[in-house]
Amino acid sequence: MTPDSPPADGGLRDRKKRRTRTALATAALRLVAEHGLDQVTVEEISAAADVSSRTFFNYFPSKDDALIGDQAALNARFVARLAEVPPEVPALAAVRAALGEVIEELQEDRELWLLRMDVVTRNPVLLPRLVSAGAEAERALTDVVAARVGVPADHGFPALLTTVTGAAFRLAALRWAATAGARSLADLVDEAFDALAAGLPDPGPARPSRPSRTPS
Amino acid sequence: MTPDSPPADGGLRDRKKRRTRTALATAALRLVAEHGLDQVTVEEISAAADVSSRTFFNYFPSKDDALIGDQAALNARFVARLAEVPPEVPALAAVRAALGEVIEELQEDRELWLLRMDVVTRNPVLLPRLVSAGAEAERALTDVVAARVGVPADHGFPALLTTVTGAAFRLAALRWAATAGARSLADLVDEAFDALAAGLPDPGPARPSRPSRTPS
DNA sequence: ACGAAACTTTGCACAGCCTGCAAGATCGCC
DNA sequence: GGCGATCTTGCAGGCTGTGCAAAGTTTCGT
Repeated sequence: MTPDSPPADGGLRDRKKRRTRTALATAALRLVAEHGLDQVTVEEISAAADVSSRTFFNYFPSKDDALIGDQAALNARFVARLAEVPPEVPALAAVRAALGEVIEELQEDRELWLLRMDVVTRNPVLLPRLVSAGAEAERALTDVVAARVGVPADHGFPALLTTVTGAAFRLAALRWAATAGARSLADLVDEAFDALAAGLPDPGPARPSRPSRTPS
Repeated sequence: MTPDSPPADGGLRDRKKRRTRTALATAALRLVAEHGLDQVTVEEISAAADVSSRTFFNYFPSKDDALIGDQAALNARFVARLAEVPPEVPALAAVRAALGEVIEELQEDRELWLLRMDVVTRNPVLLPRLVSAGAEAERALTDVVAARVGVPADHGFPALLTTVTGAAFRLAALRWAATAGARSLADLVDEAFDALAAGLPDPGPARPSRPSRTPS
């Protein structure tokens, strides 16, 4: 009678796996946030999640990977969104649009990501692993961009666009965490992309649109 | 007391140290280029340089550091050059100008750097360690830029400029090595910075300034 | 419900990276 | 030659990460 339970998603086994995975990830973030990356061992993280340290490495290939989250999946979804943007939109604007949906995903786990970015800020070794975590993801991205603007794959533009926008987005995310989310991530990303689209001109000390309050 | 320098340069001891250092670095590059990063141990590198593996770690804090060269020193010289550029030059152009002198330094060890970039390309784990190797150097750079354009240190522009130009330069260096130096590094850097200054517009299949040979 | 099959967890052994410490070798200088 | 500073080396040890096989758990067919 019992509705033949679909094993793929609702299965007990998968729920357990997901629970341990998040338990390990959150324990890692919490401990590293408190004590620093070098002061936390895999054994301590595993103990906090009630599994053996060997099991830790069944879930994450390295200590770092437990901290940064699944950048590859995020990147894959980003590529998919990018492919959906109408092809007549210029590449830079298309990337910004596709990022908009990634930003929404981050907002859904706001606290987690703020903590994560805080950990990364205080342990800069992790910084390079954010956005474009691997050469593979990076190349998939450049391929999509190359196809979009219609240039050969060995042209410099696609690679330049992806690496530069990746850097800009990562920086925006760090600034977002630095202010504990006071300014919205979307705002900070917009600001960075506006500067990029404008050719990175010097910002005047006095802003034209709104005068600063610097005395005389 | 003797304020006159310890024989910093001509002494036998310093010559020996320099020789060991370059022996370790070149042995590391040669071995890793041939067998791959994971297939080469510190012990093998040390043996190739005729020192103990313990001595290796007296020269380099990690295996990676023997491969990437002294990015910190390079970065420091870059900051110095940047400070010498007249302050009325816009920041992006100033960075490009200062990079010109860095490029000349790389040209002086052309073969070494080509090999190094080749190794980095084939072992992408090393990629993040090029340019802006540390948070410290990065911050020194942003401080100089902030002072140059006259904005507070927490403004987003200086950090954005340094991280973006760093990414662009790194990419240019990789492309340089990918073609074994067929196109000059200066050319590739110019191309990237032109695109940045123009706001990263889509490169049309037909170029406006110089008509391409595409028919019709 | 029972048991086989598939999967997960765990312990163990082991290679490799990296660090602190102390002894010994080498170099600079008088 | 001899003293002090510096460099090299071996040793012990902790941590990361991997392969393997035993033990435990879930799934599925009958």
